[in-house]
Amino acid sequence: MFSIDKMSRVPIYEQLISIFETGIISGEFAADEPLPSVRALSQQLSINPNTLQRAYQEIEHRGLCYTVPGSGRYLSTDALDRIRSAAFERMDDLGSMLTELKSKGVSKDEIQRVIDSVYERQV
Amino acid sequence: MFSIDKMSRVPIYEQLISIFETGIISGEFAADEPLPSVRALSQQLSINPNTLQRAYQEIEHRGLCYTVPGSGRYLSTDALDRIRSAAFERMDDLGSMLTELKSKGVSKDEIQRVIDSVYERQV
Amino acid sequence: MFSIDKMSRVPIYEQLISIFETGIISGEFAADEPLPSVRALSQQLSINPNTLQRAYQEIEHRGLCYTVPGSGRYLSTDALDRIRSAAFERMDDLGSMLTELKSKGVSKDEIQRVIDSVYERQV
Amino acid sequence: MFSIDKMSRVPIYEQLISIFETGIISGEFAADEPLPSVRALSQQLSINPNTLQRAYQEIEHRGLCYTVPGSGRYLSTDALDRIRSAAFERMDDLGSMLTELKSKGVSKDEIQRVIDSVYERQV
DNA sequence: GTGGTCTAGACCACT
DNA sequence: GTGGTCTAGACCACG
Repeated sequence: MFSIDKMSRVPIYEQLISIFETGIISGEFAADEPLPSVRALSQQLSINPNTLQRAYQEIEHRGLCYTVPGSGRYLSTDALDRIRSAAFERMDDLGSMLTELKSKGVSKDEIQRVIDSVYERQV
Repeated sequence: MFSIDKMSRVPIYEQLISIFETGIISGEFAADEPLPSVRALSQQLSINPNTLQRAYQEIEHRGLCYTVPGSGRYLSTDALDRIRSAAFERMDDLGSMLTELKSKGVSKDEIQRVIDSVYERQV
Repeated sequence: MFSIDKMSRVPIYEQLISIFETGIISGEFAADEPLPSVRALSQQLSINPNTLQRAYQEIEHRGLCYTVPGSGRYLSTDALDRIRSAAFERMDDLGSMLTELKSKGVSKDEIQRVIDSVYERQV
Repeated sequence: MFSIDKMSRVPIYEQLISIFETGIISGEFAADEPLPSVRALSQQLSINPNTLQRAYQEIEHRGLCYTVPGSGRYLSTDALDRIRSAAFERMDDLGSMLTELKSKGVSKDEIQRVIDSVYERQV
């Protein structure tokens, strides 16, 4: 589940955030269990603890988890909702990309094909 | 036409590239016509000549223009074609974005609505 | 290994590119090994970091290395292959040069002698 | 005969020099007739007179022609010889290029094929 | 520590 | 006038 691509041009801490979001969506993390500790997980992933620390800070900043001093980090009860509502803010980016593609001559059919393949047969 | 945001996190030279691509698409620049000179435009935009130079280099690298030393930079005759064919390589990015949105609970209908609004009434 | 001629009419950053290509061919740099850092090498060669940066950018553009932000630059695994296939695109230049030499009265034997000396005794 | 490529990255004045050298080799210019005047030829080629002037200066500097004040420029009697002997100085460049191609994995056979095609069937 | 970007200002070659 | 290259030095993001 925790696979990061160090060769990617996407910063590692952002990859970590995505991984956590995906994990939360898939229900991988229980609400009453602490998230992996910085020390343990950074060692497991062979990444710099500071990098993981930064990812956790951002996750916390987004309200997806909270810290109980001396105990650990726990998922917020509304983590899932927050992720979903945050997704809608990215719809603007989608609009921008589509506008750009359209202006460069990409037809609606070609766009549609991509969408259908992602949401394939979602009757 | 030339408005750049120096505070943006997207580099100025990338903004410039986008601006030129847009200008080429809109027919603002004619094929084999000279593009604005580095000195003149950099002064007009209050940016460093080197920054504009870098943007031009990348634009040239993409085959959108060619340089005649001592004379100036000229739009390639096939600039528009190149921009269009390059657009299709971005379809992968669209797929990634859609996959992410889907995993975060965005329904196909909501996606569809955005597409339709961009390509509105494309009968 | 790193000797550049600042007085040469060939730009420093092109000299650097050639040096790296040679180094890659000679196996001086191993795949997925970090290349010298911009700061360190530019200091060692007494050149401006920006100049080396530009050389690295072009090298990266050719797919010979990749960058991990905050970490460093690493040699691509297929760097050698790319250099070799790029060489074949230069065969046209060879043809042009030969055509010019021929038109100026250089005989085939004289050309042949040069080739044989480069590929001496290639039984 | 006089065709220059303004889009080329080869400076126009260098193209002009090559054109004259080719013309001299092919016997296009008679020894007792003046070379085209700067004004006339620059107008015919739609190039800047200064550029042609510079080309003539270089040609003259190479001893291929000489100026008779008030009359015009005339071919040197040994122009052909000078061009041919100058060609041999370019053999070094050929050697460099071959060495580079060899180091990048181009085989002798592939080089040989180019030579044979240029000097085809020169029995 | 690493690379990425930007500015300021200089010098060169070409037209 | 044009573009091409280089230096010096600054600030930022990432690990």
